[in-house]
Amino acid sequence: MATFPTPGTPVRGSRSGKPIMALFDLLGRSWCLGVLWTLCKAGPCTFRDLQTRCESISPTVLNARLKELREAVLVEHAEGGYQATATGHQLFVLLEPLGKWSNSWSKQITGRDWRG
Amino acid sequence: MATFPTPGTPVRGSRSGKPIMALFDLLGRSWCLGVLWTLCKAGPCTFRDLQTRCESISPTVLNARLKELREAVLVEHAEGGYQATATGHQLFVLLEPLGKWSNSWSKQITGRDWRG
DNA sequence: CTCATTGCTACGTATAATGTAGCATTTTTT
DNA sequence: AAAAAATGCTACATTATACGTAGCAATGAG
Repeated sequence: MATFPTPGTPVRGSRSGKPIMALFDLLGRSWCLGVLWTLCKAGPCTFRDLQTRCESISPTVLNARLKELREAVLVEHAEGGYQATATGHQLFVLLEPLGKWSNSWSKQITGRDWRG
Repeated sequence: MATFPTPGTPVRGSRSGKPIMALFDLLGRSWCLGVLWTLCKAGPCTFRDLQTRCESISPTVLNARLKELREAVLVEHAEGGYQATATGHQLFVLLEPLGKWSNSWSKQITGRDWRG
């Protein structure tokens, strides 16, 4: 069995000084990219919404990621729930192409379309 | 002190079925993005090269990430060392804009330029 | 007042990352 | 060719993270 997450499997973080490496460290924590992606796609979410949308995330980790994302100014806690900041959306715009790309990547690795 | 990695601090992963989430799970492991980035920027590297360039990565984790990245067909082990595959470079092209963005993000958060 | 929902916190267990040591193999130096 | 240095890892103990379940205080609905 694969030791990396084929679509339908598990993951893990890092350390440095350069901005890009600091960003990678942040994004390289469990669920970080998933939470940001979800917030940008779905719009404002309550804590419970996020728990539901991210399926198996534990409240402990969700709370930790939200705190980090808030400190990183990528997410904010407004009335109506958590939402991505302008900065967070900027980042999302850069990440968005990964959505399509991941489908072809998935196909290359698994030999089939996701739900195809 | 911040609980997220301001440029010059530490990081962490996740779980799902959709390709984008699987990709996030992979990229969300410690050092994964950093290793891929390094290989694409620096070209083929030996194990030792990567250890040096990624400063504090432990050989145990480096070995694990390389194995996962190989299974994900993003990296390959050729004569001359490890290098990104065509697929890996495709992904890098999508990630590359994060380099510049991270500098402005860093400035926004820390209030100063990186080494400015 | 009661019950359901929300937003977490606590806590014990399991998994992953760190850091140092060291060994087998290949390469370099003399 | 022998000795020394560099390379590519593996082992192992320690520490840090994540998981998963339980549950509590606060808010809102009935």
